[in-house]
Amino acid sequence: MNKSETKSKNNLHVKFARNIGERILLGEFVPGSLLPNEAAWGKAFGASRTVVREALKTLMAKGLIESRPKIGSRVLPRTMWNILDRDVLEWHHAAVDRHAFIRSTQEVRRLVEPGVALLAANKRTPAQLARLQDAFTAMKKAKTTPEAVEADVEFHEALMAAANNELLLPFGIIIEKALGNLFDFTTNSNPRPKAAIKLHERVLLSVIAANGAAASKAMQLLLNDTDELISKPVRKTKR
Amino acid sequence: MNKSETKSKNNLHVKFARNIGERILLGEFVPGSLLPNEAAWGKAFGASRTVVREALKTLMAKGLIESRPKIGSRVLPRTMWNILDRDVLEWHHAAVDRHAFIRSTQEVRRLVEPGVALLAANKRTPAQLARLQDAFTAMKKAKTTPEAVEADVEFHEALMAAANNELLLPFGIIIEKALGNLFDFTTNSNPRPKAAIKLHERVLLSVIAANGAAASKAMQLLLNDTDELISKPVRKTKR
DNA sequence: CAAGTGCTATTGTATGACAATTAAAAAGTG
DNA sequence: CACTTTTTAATTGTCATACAATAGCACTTG
Repeated sequence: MNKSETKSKNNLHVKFARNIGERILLGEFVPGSLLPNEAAWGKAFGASRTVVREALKTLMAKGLIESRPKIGSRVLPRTMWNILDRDVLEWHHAAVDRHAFIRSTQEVRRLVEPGVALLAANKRTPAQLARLQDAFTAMKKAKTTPEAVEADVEFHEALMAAANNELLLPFGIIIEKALGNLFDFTTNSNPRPKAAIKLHERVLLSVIAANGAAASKAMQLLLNDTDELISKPVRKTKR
Repeated sequence: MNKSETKSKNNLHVKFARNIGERILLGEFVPGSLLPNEAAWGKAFGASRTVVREALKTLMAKGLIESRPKIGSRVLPRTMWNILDRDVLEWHHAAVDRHAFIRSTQEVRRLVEPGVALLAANKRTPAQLARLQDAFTAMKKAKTTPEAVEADVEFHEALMAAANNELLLPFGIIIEKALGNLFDFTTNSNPRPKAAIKLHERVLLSVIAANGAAASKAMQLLLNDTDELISKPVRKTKR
């Protein structure tokens, strides 16, 4: 996402974790089955067992696999997977149908974001309010698509932070992915028309007014708008 | 949670990851600060750099730290933390005030579970319905607290599975922790009085009837009941 | 046939070496 | 002196090798 993030981590264990992780998400290795052993991976990648082990530790930490001596590494059931992990979601994204994925994210947003808006309206601190204001200003000023996406994501994350419940933060990832996908479908330089800005403003004003019910309602309207955008016939993206 | 889980993983890198992870969650190492370097950890633990690195990889995978050559390992801002990760939540739990934590989990449940119940009512498959039924039966039959907790968790996880949105699954962990905490406060052998069973039944029946609105409403009532349980004066647990 | 007993494949841990990265210090330059 | 370039050094990244611990499986034995 960030400018200098394009190269991303090029460490071997990171690449291997991504490689194996994507293949698990794609279903090449199904839950319950055994992965090749560490030595085999090392040979396949032309790398040492050390880095392979570090890659596998990463996958273990994300709940994708478990390892035991004499047995090997086994893919865990999907319920164990940390799907809200940034990397896992990335790999998942590469694996599933694009539209189904967008629908899923939108469904989750509908569950969570109105409530988040309500909490934010009731509990936000002045500093959190300022951050939300700044994000909104940035949205209005955005000229290019990346700028618009960044500001939009920031708006929703600021709102989430203002809800003052740390357990909600992992959702930021979903919003990030959801909005990123959304704007992949648009080409015009500023993909946020006046109507969308207005909808965001309504959320902002409700939060400023500490009116939880209004904030929740405003967020629902905003999501309705997004749904419409999604349901429109869209071009396939390149990449 | 499981019976044979008491010993848990006793691998060195797992223990070290837990040790360092807990200390980060406790605030001994604050976001932005540098951890001791790998050699120092090795000396401190009396172990090889290999296992220390594997422990750090685990923490990296959970978004707690990042490492760079010549710099060391730096604690990431809390927004990067994978708080919905099973381990991180465990460490977090050890770090924060018990009551505040319960309130947070309950807040999240209020956001998510009514919506989950609605989705489940609309989208459940017969197999998913059967699982939910079984969980309910187990709840009624439960005689001891652990049995009751297990069945209760299973009920809510079955419901979540029935919503058919994989992005919701990580919430199971919150529910697990929330209910576990809840029953820590009770001593009687069967801590689910008839009223609570009735409330679960109402959710179940609404889901069976494919009545989303009713399911959502029933879940809200169930959560109200839980809130009451929480607000009652409680004993401090031992441990 | 049943219960234990050793075999062996696989992960877990240790050690030591060198490569790659990069912040910070040192040296050069106008 | 200010500013750029080069060098240094601390730290993580990768490699190779060896041995320990675990646990499924075949085999032995009563």
